[in-house]
Amino acid sequence: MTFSIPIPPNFSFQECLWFLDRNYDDCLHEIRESSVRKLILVQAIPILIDISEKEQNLIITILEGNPQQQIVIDFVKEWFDIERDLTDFYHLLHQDSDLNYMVTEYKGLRLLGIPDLFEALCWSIIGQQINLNFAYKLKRRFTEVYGTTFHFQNSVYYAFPSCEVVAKLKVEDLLPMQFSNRKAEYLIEIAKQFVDGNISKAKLSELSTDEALKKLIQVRGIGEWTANYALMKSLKRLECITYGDVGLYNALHCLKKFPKRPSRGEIESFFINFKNWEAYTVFYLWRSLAIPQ
DNA sequence: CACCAGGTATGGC
DNA sequence: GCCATACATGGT
Repeated sequence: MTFSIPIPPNFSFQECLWFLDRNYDDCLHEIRESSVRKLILVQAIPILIDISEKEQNLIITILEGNPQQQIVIDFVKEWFDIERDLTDFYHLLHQDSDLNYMVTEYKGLRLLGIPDLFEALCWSIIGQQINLNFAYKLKRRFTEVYGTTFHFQNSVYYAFPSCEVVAKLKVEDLLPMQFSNRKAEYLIEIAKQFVDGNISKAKLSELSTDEALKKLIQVRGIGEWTANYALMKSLKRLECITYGDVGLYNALHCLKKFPKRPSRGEIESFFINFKNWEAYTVFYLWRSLAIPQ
């Protein structure tokens, strides 16, 4: 089964693939020569999709499963943030003498999302305060054991573990994978909050961004950085800024916006010029840190 | 052997 | 509210 999505202005499939392929060993998608494959769960049923590009269309091929077409289209649109109009963002970038190169260099790069809120929160917990290579290793070990596995044409595809599975784990289950005690506690506690229904994407969607941040930060293990990261990547709340983010600070420092690591106040004043596009600005700043291939 | 990595909780003032 | 510190572990 194959269908297509028209490619809008200011969308570059290649830029998006580039970001997904940043030299990290991400177990949740597979970059091929000119396509990306991903296992998604639709009501717990594994669906394997392949996304490529042809003549101003994204081509989606269902390699396994028989899902409703619209569900898959909606997933891809959300993952690649396809329906966003970037005109205003590029206008703002253009006005910044240190960042305006991004309009041409990264043109068409979209904020790649993590549509599953539980996965987004877990991933940001895993990534706290450790280097990204190790974080991807932890995610892979965790997913290989507790996630959904699907074999197809000599490759293995994975979907992130469900909250139901994680909520039943004990800290000791995760320690051999080299999770710290704290990370293990945090992940299990967050899973329980999802199982109990205290947190869900639907619930947070009803809240303002400030309310959603407060709600998330009440959970042990979720601080300001994690809450903003999750809302940015999962709910696409574009006004989120990952305060406390070392990567963000380094990016701003490297672009000579600040002679040393900026304070919170300096960050706030920097973002005044990117009102309503803060998350996209953060995302492009992260992009600027990536090592050129 | 230090110091850092896409932080957070905790306790002291 | 703002600061220091512990937390764990791999990479450089």
